[in-house]
Amino acid sequence: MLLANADIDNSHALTERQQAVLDAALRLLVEEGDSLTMTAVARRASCSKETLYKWFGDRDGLLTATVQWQASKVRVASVDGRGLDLASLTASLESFASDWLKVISSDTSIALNRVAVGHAGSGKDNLGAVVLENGRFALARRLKPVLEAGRQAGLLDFTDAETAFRTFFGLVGRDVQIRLLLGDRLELTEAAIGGDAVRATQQFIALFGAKTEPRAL
Amino acid sequence: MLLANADIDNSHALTERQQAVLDAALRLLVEEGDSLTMTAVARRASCSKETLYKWFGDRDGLLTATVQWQASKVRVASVDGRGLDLASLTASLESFASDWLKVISSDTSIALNRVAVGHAGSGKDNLGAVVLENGRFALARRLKPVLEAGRQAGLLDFTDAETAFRTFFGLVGRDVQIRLLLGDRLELTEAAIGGDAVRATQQFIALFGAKTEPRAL
DNA sequence: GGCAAGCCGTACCGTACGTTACGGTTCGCC
DNA sequence: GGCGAACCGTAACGTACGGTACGGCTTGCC
Repeated sequence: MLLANADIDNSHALTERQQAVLDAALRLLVEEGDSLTMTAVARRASCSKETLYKWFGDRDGLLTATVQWQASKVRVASVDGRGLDLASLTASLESFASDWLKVISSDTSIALNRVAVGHAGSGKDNLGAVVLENGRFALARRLKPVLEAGRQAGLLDFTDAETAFRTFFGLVGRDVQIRLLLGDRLELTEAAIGGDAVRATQQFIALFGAKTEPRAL
Repeated sequence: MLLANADIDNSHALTERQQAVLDAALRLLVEEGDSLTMTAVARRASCSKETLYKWFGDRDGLLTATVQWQASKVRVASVDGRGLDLASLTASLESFASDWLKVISSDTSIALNRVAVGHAGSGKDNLGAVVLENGRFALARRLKPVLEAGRQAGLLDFTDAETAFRTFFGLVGRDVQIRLLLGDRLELTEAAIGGDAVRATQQFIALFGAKTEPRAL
């Protein structure tokens, strides 16, 4: 499930109007990719270019603000790790997997990642870092406590949470993100995502499930 | 191991000189990303812009030719599937994993993928399809016969080779490619790649290894 | 040698777009 | 009402770059 609002408040001091402008820019970014023009943003947002430059400095500033604005909106739900048994751990992992697949297959995520990848090439700003921080690394921060709790409860067995996380990440995402970014049509229905989430979770538990009985608490 | 030459000959009717020009363009692409200019390519290749346009039509044509030229050079080694036992299967899988990690972590691959991802956004050409076809799908074509052979030999157990392949792909690549594309510094030493290849292979066999004894042939 | 083809280097053209400037309008405040 | 700040819409500026044209050089062929 996607949640508005988050621990890190990136909305800084954005007025309603500024947020509306960034939303317009975001929609345009999804539609036209990195080839959007300042004129187009101004027209779509019904504001003047002068205002865009006053608020965001330059084109890169606008792009960065747009990416951060979206990043502050989309977060993967965090899961409470207490009272954990195998069923609830499985459910949590499936939920994470499902949420993540929904995120990376969304038009918005694809557009943002494309722009960030492009800019990472000409390394003039840190859009890539922003996307990474609010995507892959945010997911890790949310998931690791769950994994640790699973280990504490004797349900999981691993030495390094980072390694375990990365395996889970791979089992869930597989080739989906790179294929979507490269323009492959990949219909991810609700049902397919659910199935993939279950499969990835089963595989993860097959690899990292504790061989012994769960520890009694 | 990376092999020059391949089943699909993409060198079409490229003269030596044309290949040299494309190599220059490729180097520039790695250095400057999608922001390379026709003038820069001409200067680097010591040729005139007129020649570039005569040979490749326009900027997109040059980019496409460059990507295809590189694609025709880099291929993942195919592996003979006969006389298969668990040790040779494991070795094959490790070899595939190691090769793939080397490819996706190379400067050239990163640059090409970045350009292709960017162009997939403004969907004017099919660079994304080219990269996908010579990357992820080429890998699948090479690996699937090995997986099938493993199943025939009673070493592996799966119903769908595509699904098995995608799991392997995920176990090997995990978050590496997206992190690199987004500009994350990720030092992949030879040793780290070797270790990851072994780990991914072990995990894959743990998931898809046949529970029964290998079938006698 | 003469000639044509291919190509290099460079100058040139047109345009798209980032950025700036400015007149006109709204709105809060005194 | 008067005033200033913020902002809209649009026009204008400068530049970078894709694409074209052209003069000169080399090379192979007769």
